[in-house]
Amino acid sequence: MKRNSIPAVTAPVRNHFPPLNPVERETIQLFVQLAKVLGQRPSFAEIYGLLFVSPRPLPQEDFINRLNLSKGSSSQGISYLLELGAVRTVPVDDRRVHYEAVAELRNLASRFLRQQVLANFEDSGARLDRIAAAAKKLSTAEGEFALNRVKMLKSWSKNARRIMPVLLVLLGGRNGK
Amino acid sequence: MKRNSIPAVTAPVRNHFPPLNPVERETIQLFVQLAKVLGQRPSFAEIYGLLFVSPRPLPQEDFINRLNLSKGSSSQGISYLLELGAVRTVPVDDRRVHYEAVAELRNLASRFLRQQVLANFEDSGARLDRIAAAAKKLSTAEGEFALNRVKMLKSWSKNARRIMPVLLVLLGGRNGK
DNA sequence: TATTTATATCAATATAAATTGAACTCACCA
DNA sequence: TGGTGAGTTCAATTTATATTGATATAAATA
Repeated sequence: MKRNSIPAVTAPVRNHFPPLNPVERETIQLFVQLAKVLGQRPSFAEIYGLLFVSPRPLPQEDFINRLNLSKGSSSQGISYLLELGAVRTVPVDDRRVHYEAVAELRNLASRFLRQQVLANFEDSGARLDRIAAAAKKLSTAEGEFALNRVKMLKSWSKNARRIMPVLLVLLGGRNGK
Repeated sequence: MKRNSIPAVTAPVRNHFPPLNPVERETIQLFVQLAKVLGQRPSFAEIYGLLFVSPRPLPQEDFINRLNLSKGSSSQGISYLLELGAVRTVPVDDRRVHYEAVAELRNLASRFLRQQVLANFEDSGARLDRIAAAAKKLSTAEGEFALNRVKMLKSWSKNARRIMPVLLVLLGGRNGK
């Protein structure tokens, strides 16, 4: 799609990177806002947002130019999103890798819960055992109270674990897409 | 409760503030870690953690001395936790206000969800409408895709709202304490 | 009423987190 | 086989967030 007769005054540009239109801007903002609640980086949310509104897969070049990100941020962001399963690669006849958003809520939520939330509960279990052990060495009154608290925390954690699968069903069951 | 015969060599100290014992230290750390996931400030989590393990209500002086917090942090922390409903005041025969942790998971979770999470969903509804309006102005192909995405986001948001009450029941129902 | 004590506020500062960009690797192909 | 473009890595920098502490206020005591 090259222009053939007009002399190239400016440097030859392979692609054109128009500024974000209102739909893109607002959608990206939506994800940035959500990311804040979930403790995710804004730049990563921007990348996901752009892919989410884009009707076709995009290479990193687009993140860099249209979102004004550095190469570094773009690369880190994409590798994080791939790892999380929020983004996938799409085969394209191009040297560059193209990406698209994984937009199934159930997938996103389950991976997020597993990787970001559940991982945290794992090692809190070990800590709870340590606390219980230490509590047994305290004076009876103080130790008893502490043991009670540990019991309470364990029940919280059990609750949280019990809820996960229910959550996923609620998110996924035929309305998830 | 003043000493009457022993000359005060050091400045008169009303209370004694021992360093945190292992149970206290670990419990506080547990809450600090959880706070990180939920996007809450470490110093506030420390205050909550100390109150959570403490068998009796504490005044701010204890946060300041035992947690090495500044007066400012202590004051901000307590007012935040009160506002959130994670802490309550307890009437004590003392000039200072004493606090205790609200330790019912159901209360904590519901207030947190309402104040921190749901509040965010509110204005995302308005944003979605703006996006839909802007999408209608785009070229048919692009706009159609965008409208589709908006529909998807709306269904996500509906799902999230639907899930809240279920979550609370699961957290609260007789195992919540 | 003056003084001491508890608590609140908020600009200044310290700390932590996100982002950048220079230096690298790797694959392709002229 | 050396030049080019795509992508990665990570120390340095920027930006954002949390914490402090000086100053203000208000309530309790003397």
